[in-house]
Amino acid sequence: MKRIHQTLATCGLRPTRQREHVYHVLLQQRDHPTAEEIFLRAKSEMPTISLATVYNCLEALEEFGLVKQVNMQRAATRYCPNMHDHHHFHCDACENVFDVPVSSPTPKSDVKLPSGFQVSGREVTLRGLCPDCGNGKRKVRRNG
Amino acid sequence: MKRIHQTLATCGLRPTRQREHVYHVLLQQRDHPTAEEIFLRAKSEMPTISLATVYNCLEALEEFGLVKQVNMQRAATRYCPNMHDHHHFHCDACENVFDVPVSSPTPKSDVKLPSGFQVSGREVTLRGLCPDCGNGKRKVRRNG
DNA sequence: CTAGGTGCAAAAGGTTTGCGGTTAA
DNA sequence: TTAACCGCAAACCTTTTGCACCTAG
Repeated sequence: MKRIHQTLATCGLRPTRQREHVYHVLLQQRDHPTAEEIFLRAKSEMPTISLATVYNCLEALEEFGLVKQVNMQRAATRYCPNMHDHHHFHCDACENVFDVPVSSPTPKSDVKLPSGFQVSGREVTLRGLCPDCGNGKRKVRRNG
Repeated sequence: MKRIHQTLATCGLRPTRQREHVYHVLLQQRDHPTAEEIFLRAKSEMPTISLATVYNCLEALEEFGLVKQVNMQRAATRYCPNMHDHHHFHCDACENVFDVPVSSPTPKSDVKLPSGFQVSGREVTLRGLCPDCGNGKRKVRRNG
């Protein structure tokens, strides 16, 4: 928790209790919770925190490069504190989101961008069934 | 337009005037309009069509594999009638979305998926500046 | 001390839904 | 003929905003 405080300060982000707590909640579980889910988890240990504050904190954390947004089809934005180069896998059944490591560090070679485009970011999302849902087990709802 | 009728029928999708028109509107311009934009364009030639119907039509077209959704960060879903394997480029300035051809047909080789995952789809989105916005020209708002 | 953050409640999009009337096969 | 679709309006969900109070530096 002291580390989190340090991390925020180092980024130039004013380390408030709420921001530290929201970031802490994100680091605690390796899933990709929605703002609402983050709010509920944060609230359990900090009852006075509001949803709007969670959104504010997430926006600040994103701006300072500590979390990334993950957007799925027609679903609420999810947040990911893993800033290493990786892809995402979205299970169509349980809607959990998993990190997928990449072997080579961003092989941009497979795209033919017409000249003039300046690329600053790249996002890869895979869809399908995760091991639990593919094995015929019942659909597991995210979070808990 | 007769072709569109045929296409819908061939897919097993009941070809109604509204669906044909929505699909027609999507094919007419090579951009990636939002539902609202599609609604406005459709309305100009079919004044009685409603936004809900546009959503219904888009949902049906998507279900039958004629269009794909393209989701950007915190923005309205956009729709793309190009069903060939391709990526998307999202301009951070003007927010236009461009299709990006891929050289090799889906090189899945660069991801290390843990066993048990069944992949059914893959979506790649690049972000940055398009030629117009990168060249210092003023930001061009999408559509018109 | 003060710029910026927080909590609250209300509003603003974007999308979905319920229902009576309509239409394509 | 009839199951599916359409138009309308209202609901719904996620996210943003305005404002008074508070807090970290």
